[in-house]
Amino acid sequence: MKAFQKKVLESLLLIPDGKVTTYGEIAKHIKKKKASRAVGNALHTNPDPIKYPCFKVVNRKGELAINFGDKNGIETQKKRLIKSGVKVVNYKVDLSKYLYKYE
DNA sequence: AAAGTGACGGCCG
DNA sequence: CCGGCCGCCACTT
Repeated sequence: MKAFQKKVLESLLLIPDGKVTTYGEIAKHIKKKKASRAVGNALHTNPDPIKYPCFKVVNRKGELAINFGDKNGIETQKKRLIKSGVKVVNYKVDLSKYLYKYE
């Protein structure tokens, strides 16, 4: 696994329950604020989606990762978010309430 | 090495 | 908030 990807995955573990984060926030966290796209790639090639809560990552608009894989994937993702305490409406979350920043 | 691709973001309207 | 346009980064071809 590439070092870059590892940083991204490690960042996922820092996200508390009831919160979500964006690709951009993660990118900033690893000192590469313009690598939001690369972050998406890292999650896409996530070696273990069970261990790493990639479902807590949404884009700037608050949408879930629709291209998670198959259609059932997003449903599962939505459920897990709700179970984590994040309200999901129309496959989107309220970033003003649930966005976690790596302060 | 160069060009293409994509779980994206900021800016403008 | 949504869509269009462009710029970024890592990875693949």
